[in-house]
Amino acid sequence: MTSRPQLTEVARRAGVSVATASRVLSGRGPASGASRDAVRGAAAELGYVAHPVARRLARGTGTRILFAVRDRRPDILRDPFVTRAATAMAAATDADGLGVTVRHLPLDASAELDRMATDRSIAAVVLAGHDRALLAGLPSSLRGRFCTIGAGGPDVDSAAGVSALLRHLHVTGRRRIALVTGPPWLAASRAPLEAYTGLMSEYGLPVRSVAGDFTTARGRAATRTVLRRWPDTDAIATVSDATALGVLQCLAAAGIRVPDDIAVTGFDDVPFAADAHPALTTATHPVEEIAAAAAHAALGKAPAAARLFPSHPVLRTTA
Amino acid sequence: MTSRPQLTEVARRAGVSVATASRVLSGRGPASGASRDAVRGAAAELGYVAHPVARRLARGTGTRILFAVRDRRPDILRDPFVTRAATAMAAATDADGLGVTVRHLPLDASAELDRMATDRSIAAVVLAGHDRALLAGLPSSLRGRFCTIGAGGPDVDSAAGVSALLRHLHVTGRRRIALVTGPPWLAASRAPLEAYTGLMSEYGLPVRSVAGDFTTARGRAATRTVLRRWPDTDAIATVSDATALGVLQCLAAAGIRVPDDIAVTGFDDVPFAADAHPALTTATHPVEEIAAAAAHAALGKAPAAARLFPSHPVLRTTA
DNA sequence: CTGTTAGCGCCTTCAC
DNA sequence: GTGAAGGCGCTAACAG
Repeated sequence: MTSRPQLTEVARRAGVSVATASRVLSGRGPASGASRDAVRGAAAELGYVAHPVARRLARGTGTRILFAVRDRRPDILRDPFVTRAATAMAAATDADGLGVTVRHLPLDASAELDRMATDRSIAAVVLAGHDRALLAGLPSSLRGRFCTIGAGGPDVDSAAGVSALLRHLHVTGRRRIALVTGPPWLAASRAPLEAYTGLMSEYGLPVRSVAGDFTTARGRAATRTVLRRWPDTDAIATVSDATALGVLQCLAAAGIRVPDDIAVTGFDDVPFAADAHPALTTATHPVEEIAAAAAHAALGKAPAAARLFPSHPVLRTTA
Repeated sequence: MTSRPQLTEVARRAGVSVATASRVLSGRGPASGASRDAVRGAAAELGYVAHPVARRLARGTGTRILFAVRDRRPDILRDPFVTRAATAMAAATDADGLGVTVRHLPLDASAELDRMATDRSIAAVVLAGHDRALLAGLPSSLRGRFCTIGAGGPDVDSAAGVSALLRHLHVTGRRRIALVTGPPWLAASRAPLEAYTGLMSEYGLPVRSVAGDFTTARGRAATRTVLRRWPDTDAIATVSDATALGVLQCLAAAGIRVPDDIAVTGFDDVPFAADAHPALTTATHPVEEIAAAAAHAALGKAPAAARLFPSHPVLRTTA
């Protein structure tokens, strides 16, 4: 094959102008059925594929989607959830000729936000770890090419997921259930907590919640707190597998049997939750689908509905 | 602020032509010290930032780097190592205005290879899971914008890493050490195996190797094989943490104590290796650095030397 | 060393 | 519905 065919050749072959060919191939603007067929046919025969970079320059859109993750620590970019979501977005936008880039945002990220608003290489932004203040200060130029995970964007139905695990604990006889929550500064931490308090009150059970932060270390510390304040606790639910592993470690060190004495549940079903010992009961989430949905919504290819994706309990050994 | 300044304005302000301004700002082509200063000054005052997309279109280079991972299974794109490397590449090439995309390659990937060679949106390719046949059939147009992980590109010094762990096992009194290897179809599986056999022969110890494939399930199966064929084994080394977790599971199920009866070592130090119970002794690797090095080499920003990055033993509980 | 002049490949007003 | 022409913003030959 010679060098790649260009739009000019497709147009010539189809017997129309480049303008018409462009309209047909890009699907924007009017075109008669006849010329549409002619152009499509010519493009197919020639194996024409539009040059993604030229197209994006002309259109003024960027070439990459930015996955911005707001967190206290920069090493959030090594977090399994983040890397998995970033990779999924890359796979989901591959066909559009787009790439993905990732960036850590500090809790106060106003400066970074409008730096990204003026970066012409950025087609769209997906933001995780948002809060209200940050969304309020959103540069207007990001309007229409922006999507959050949660807070109006696609997300895990964490309330339903946590509820399902709590119900399982209740059904299996647990009556003094503690919860290690997510970090208080994270808006997404609220839903699971509310689900928990609501369900406990419905069951007539005591509320025993301790603040966590998604880390294993905090899981250990939180467990010590739980055991000290409420020694008769018979189940510890968490909202992250890392936390749950910390809980397991602390319980093991204290000689407490799992699940006999205390049941434990995680959240997210990270790659090694199944391989932990004992195997972690948790909830699994379609991270790839959520990431893809967020990317598509940010690109305006899909309605940015606040769709909640199901969280499925995975019952293994710990509960 | 008005709309973004363009090269024309910078040139006018500096009192030179756009060509000169372009040369200075892009660092390609000659320029006198005087005009260099003038252009730089003008650019700084105006807050000029070149449009990445326009630049890449004019230059004919793409806008994204492709991370292609060759493996039997498509879900290799969920592998912790892959997602971590992909994310690291994204972070490393962010400043260049590039994005990252990921793609799974089947074992026989010749077709995909030249599909990516003709994709004008791709600036460079980083390939993992290569073998000789595939590299031999490399499209020539990829020359100069291609880098492998291993096989001529940056990689973990897995021979040294495995050796260090084996030496540790030997020093701590283990004398019947088995190895669960990587998948035979993967070129990178050879170095650790050779390090193992070499060291065993040096120590005058028996060679006991079983084929693995980086999965937990295979780790369990391999352990059964080891226990059946060589019941007096006192250490099982692996070349992947997932495999090691499988080994731990099988040993626990068999009532064998770790590390008292059998010591176990992993490889890679995945996020939860430290949180496993018992905590996994393994080797840690600078995945982010390796990924960044590969990306830069593929882009021609760094010499594509076959640099080996150190593998550091992390002694925890299992050995 | 510098300026002029075409591109890079496609999109998109604007008249017809 | 269609075509002509002028961008999108920068780079790279080519003279000078």
